[in-house]
Amino acid sequence: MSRKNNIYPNKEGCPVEFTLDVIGGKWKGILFYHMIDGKKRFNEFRKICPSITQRMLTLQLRELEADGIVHREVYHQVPPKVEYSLTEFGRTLEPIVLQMKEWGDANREALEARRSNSLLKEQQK
Amino acid sequence: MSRKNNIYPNKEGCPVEFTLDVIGGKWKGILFYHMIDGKKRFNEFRKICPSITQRMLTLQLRELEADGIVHREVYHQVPPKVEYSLTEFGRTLEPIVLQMKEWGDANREALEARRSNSLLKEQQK
DNA sequence: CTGCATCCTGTGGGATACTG
DNA sequence: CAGTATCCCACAGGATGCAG
Repeated sequence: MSRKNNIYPNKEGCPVEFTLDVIGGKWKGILFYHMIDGKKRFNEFRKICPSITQRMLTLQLRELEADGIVHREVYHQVPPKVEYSLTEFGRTLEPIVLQMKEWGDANREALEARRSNSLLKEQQK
Repeated sequence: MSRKNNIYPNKEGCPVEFTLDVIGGKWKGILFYHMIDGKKRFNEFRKICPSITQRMLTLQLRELEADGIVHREVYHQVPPKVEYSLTEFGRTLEPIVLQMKEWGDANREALEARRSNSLLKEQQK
């Protein structure tokens, strides 16, 4: 997902992979989703997903920012305050993310059952 | 992306992340996309994306199969022949993948320009 | 509060060789 | 043709500490 050392990724030029490179990062989906209904602050994200580390939160937000998906508004005050919001460009991804949410809602339960099932089979060997 | 050692991933239960876990693997998008217009054989995939290794191709296809997204049809003959196709369940992801393709087509050029631009700035420091 | 720097570990994933 | 099996290491990503 990092691309610094990967100036010409996706040699085959697959547009699907390209989109996934933008939004498919480990936490980008959930971060994006929670910005749909408005700007969020750094620690709000931490509350939403407690298992993300500070480091990863920063990194993922910075990648989204570098791709022009999110806007980072810094308030120079004490204590500092930073707000993240979707850019107009980022909004063009909104329908895709919303569809992913719907699909996830509709299918997670069934799929998790299937997964733990195949796990059982593996362990029975 | 691997889930074997991760029975309860996505503790926060974010459906977006869940969908990404299913289709967001490094090669799953492109593999899925090329199955939309019909079944594909192992080596067809290798021609489509020459930079994927056999190992990764196998692993990614197996995960898609384990999630019930693709069907794996084995013909017991010499030489062997295996065909991969989308299941009915897998087809429910089709609109999402197609949208990702469209978005990628529409925005890749601009985004790659932006990326190499920020790379230049970094190097000038 | 919102980060960045550093260190360290686990593992994703490449290269290569072998097989039904 | 369509895979396994091994080896191996770069890098993703966690933990911790410091800073504006």
